[in-house]
Amino acid sequence: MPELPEVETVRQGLAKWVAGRTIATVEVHHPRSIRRHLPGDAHFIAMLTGRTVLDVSRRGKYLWLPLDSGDAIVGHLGMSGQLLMQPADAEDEKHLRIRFTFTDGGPQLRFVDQRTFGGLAVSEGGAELPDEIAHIARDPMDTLFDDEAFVARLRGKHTEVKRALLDQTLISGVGNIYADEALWRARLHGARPTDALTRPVARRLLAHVRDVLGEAIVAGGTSFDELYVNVNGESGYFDRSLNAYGREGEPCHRCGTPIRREQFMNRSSFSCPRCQPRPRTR
DNA sequence: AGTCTACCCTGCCTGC
DNA sequence: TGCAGGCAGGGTAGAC
Repeated sequence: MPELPEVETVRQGLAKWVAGRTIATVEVHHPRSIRRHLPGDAHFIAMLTGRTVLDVSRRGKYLWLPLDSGDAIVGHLGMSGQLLMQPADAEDEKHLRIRFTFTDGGPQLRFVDQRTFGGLAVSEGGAELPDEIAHIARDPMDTLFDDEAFVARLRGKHTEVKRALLDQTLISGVGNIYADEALWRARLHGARPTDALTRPVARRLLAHVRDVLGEAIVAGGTSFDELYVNVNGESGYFDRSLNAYGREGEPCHRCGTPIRREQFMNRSSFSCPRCQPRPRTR
């Protein structure tokens, strides 16, 4: 469940359901789901068994669960990962990869991931901020995000603006959907060169990024299908508020021009040909 | 150093 | 009906 609003929705659900609970057992059903945990599954299990989860934190699209040991479980959902709370007697999901049970015998935490791009790992001493995600920039919902530093770094780059929005070391949490939505709101084509953006335009773009992420969090995220759900298996409803993403051929909500679809970085980009004209060739 | 392409996976949809 | 190809919201290693 990819972008920041979906991950934040999961974080809130997890915090409510697992904070304060003690892990009884850990099962790893697929090695690829802990491939970032280099010491392997036996070590993964030993580090977690008997530990108490203190909280659930997030930076960008990454989650981590600080433990009473000072370590943390670091998680990324990749393209298709889910963290679900399930009663013990619920049938195993087809793509169940990792299961946690708790000493209170209550609902289990299950990591389910069809494509296995996501995964979990134990970060030693990572309760505050795991080393594994130290390279990830703060996200724009973080109170310590530095707007002017972002604007300066963005304008200092020699790349296209959509590419920059997707660069998690510059600004984290933005993925393909919310990048397209923010660019639509800012009336910028994703291929606009970052070094040609004025400061006011860059600031406005950041404000739109923050707005669209905030609105999507309130809506519980964006779901097109059952692959993207909260910890209770429920879908968010921000898809009803999308202006660009997935709307090829449908009228722009601002000017009525049919939304266009273009290939970019091996994925689709949606924009309004009139509101977001392509820049002249660089 | 900074930027960008190729690749990692499974499942579903489309067109032949 | 079967099959090939394209597509999907992610990150990263390594090539330039």
